[in-house]
Amino acid sequence: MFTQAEENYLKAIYALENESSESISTNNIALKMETKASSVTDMLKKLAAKKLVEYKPYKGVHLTFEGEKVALKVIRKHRLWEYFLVKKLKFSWDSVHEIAEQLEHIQSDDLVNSLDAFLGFPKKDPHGDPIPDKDGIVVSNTSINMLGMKVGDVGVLNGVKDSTDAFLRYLDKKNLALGDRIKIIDIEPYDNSVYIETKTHHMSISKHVAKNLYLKNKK
Amino acid sequence: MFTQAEENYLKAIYALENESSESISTNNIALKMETKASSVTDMLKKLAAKKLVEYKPYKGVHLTFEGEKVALKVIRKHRLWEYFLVKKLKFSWDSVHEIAEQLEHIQSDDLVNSLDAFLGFPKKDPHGDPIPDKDGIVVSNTSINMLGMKVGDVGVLNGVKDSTDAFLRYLDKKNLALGDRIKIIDIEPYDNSVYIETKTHHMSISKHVAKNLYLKNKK
DNA sequence: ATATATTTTTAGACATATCTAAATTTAAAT
DNA sequence: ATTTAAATTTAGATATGTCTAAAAATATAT
Ligand SMILES: [Mn+2]
Ligand SMILES: [Mn+2]
Ligand SMILES: [Mn+2]
Ligand SMILES: [Mn+2]
Repeated sequence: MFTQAEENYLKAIYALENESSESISTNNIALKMETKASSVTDMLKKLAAKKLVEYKPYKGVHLTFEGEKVALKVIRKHRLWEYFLVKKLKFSWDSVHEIAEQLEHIQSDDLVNSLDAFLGFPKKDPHGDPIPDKDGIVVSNTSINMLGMKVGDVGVLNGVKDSTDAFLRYLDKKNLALGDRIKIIDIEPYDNSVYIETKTHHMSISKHVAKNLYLKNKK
Repeated sequence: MFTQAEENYLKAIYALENESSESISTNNIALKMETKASSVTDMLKKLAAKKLVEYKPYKGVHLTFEGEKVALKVIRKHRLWEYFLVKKLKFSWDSVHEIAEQLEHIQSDDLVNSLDAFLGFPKKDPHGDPIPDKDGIVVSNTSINMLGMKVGDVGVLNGVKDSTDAFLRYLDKKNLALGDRIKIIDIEPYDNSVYIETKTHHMSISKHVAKNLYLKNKK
């Protein structure tokens, strides 16, 4: 249906639209995709011709309903495969992204839906990101950022903003995993670092790290 | 490492080398790949430059050791994914080939080997074809063709020569499946059709169909 | 042995996707 | 309001993979 390149652009534009509500610029996309602005322009024209994006030269771009549908399908596949790799093939959560980048382009509705059923219709991928369902419906994340929490608050770690291998391995090293119950013991005003308590230990979390952690409030 | 196109050519050449011991011609490949001879020539030059095939213009081509290694890796992936689709995702054996054609190009040794372990190191794919192991070692098929059997012989159906959807669906319709014990009751001299007995019924098999069935001799 | 047919290769074109460098448009600064 | 800077687009090139049509090589027939 669509080429891998087209799918990757749609996915990137979708991500950009969801992380900032401003109009998406050629440079935004080039940066995210590690490519050149001129390449982006070429592709935007192609996607616009296929009615997947609305594109006004010099004025930025946004997904059409159709484009968003395609992006969500790719994201669904990406996250289902990541779940498969971690839960069935015992991959670590920091090693699945690259492989899912390939698997997300396999074209077969039957395959995706059978895989979904085989996995038991999971709601979230190994990084806490929601998995769009068959119809492209994705639950909006109600989690809150650790930076927004107050001393005494309790939550369950259920998502990460940064999904790079480096950050995920840092969490592994610190023995922090999705599902962990975390209590905010203290917030250091000097550097905004957060001192937390888990079931097994205490630790200090830098502001930079706290910014990349999402928790579900426990009351 | 290699492009999908390169891998598909190597796989096709491997298959041709195994179904006839003659030198593989440009036209042979074009026919098998449903492409044009000129396209094949272009690709053969590319593969020869990469030392994956030995190619003498006008004189045909054959795989180098390196080229065979790549082909076997692709075939290993193809058959493991087919096994996965049938055994885990409950696909029918006539519907997996097309999807496996895509999945066989996913690049990750970790993935293939983990999948292999997850599946319990299967020896044969859903069509009875042997699955090359981690090191590219593939057991040669000791099965015999139904056409070579005599009246009174007994065997277990364990492979098909023709793996097209049409043939596989024909076998389903006739209630013939891999693993079935089959006894040769009679061979009709007029049209070489074979009258067989299975655990549950009797039936007549045309010469054309018999040619596409492999059995493991039971004594 | 020469003519004819078949196979294979080459030449040139096209589609996709990417890049560099130059031109253009828009935004920011003086 | 010009000038300068930044962002974006265009022009032209390259790489991959495919095709059609023409040329060249090989095989077959008379
Ligand atoms: Mn990912
Ligand atoms: Mn993920
Ligand atoms: Mn197959
Ligand atoms: Mn098969």
